[in-house]
Amino acid sequence: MDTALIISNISQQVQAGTETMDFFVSLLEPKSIAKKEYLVRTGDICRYDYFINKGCVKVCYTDKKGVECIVKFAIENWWVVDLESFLHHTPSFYYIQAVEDTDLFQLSKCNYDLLHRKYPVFQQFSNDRWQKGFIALQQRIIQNLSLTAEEKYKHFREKYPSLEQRIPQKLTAAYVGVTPEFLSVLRRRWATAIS
Amino acid sequence: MDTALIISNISQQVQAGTETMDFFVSLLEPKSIAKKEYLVRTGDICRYDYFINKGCVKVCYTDKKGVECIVKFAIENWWVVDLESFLHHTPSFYYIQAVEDTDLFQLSKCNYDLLHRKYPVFQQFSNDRWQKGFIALQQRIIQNLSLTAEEKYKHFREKYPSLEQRIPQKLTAAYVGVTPEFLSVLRRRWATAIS
DNA sequence: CGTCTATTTGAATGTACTCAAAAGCGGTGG
DNA sequence: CCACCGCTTTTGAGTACATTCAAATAGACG
Repeated sequence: MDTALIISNISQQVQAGTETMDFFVSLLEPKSIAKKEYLVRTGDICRYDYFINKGCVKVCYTDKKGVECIVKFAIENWWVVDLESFLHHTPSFYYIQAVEDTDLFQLSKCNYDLLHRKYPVFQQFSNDRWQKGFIALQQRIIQNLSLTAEEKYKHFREKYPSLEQRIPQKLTAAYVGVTPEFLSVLRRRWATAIS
Repeated sequence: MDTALIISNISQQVQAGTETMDFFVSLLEPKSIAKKEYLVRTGDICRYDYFINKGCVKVCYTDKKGVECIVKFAIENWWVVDLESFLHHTPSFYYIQAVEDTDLFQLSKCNYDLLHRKYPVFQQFSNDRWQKGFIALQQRIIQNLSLTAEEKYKHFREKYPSLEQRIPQKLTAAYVGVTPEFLSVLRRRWATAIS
């Protein structure tokens, strides 16, 4: 599998020498999964950190009423992991499932730790990553606190440009936090408002 | 001001020698602010990382309708900062204001960077901190996506035990994301349900 | 083509909000 | 010490936004 994307992903964040990058790449395991296959199931321990090279996965949980809620999508050039499970070896609250046929690289916890010990530059990379993730999540909280469903829907389209075309509406609804029926109504309103 | 609490806070996360800790402590600036005073105003650049030794501050923003929304409270033994503003020197979206008379330590961005460069153990400390923060925020998102106002209110009481006694109900409502009127109704229902 | 799932539509319902008014409570000054 | 003022909390009526449930329609895939 082509490592160009993941190398560019790292290089955009930190300065790492060829040797360091070669070592990093040697730790990666390429993997391909079909649509609807799972990377992690609820209750599993999340043993890998994943980088999506092509395709799309969703991070979800099932709420008390049995409804699927989507915490995030990961598409090309995104990293995804259940952090809590990965760090502490605890059963995952989430499941991670492919929305499309997906090519990815996985990095085991063991290699992840090795990498961080051996090359402090990856400490820094991860630090940046969690900081950015933290900022992004904070923004999502704000949206949930003070926006209407329609506004949240618009934000979704800005955050994941063109993803809407790739996935069923049902999944958009599960991410935005509304019922599929109501999302349908919103879209109708939006359409008639334009014309 | 007593440094016992902040030293124990660091020590619980990482192993740091006496010398390291002494250096750390030497970078801290104690500060006391009265109730209603600001640490950061919207549009300011957040130039310090704050550790609350005593008292309580709130991190807020004003939404489009002019309503105050509370992103988090920081009480004794909590760190608080507007991460995005602090890291990138950008105007803060939030304001941070004292809810009670508050004693704190502040660490400037400059000293923060110095500390991280000089002692990698603080790299690790911060890494842990953002990872934990990330996990906590993810849980809050879940709550907003799939819980009713009543359930969110219960979560607030679990997350900040006894804080409810210290602050006006109005602030609880602003954190939970409901109107003060509706929180009042919830409390009435809760009370009558018990008896 | 037939089956299964996704989407649309509409009616009835529920949850939380808005607005307005009254009651409670705390601090301040006379 | 009490009276008053301002702010918080309570209460209720009317409303808006989003859900539930049910049924019809459209699309996808074998």
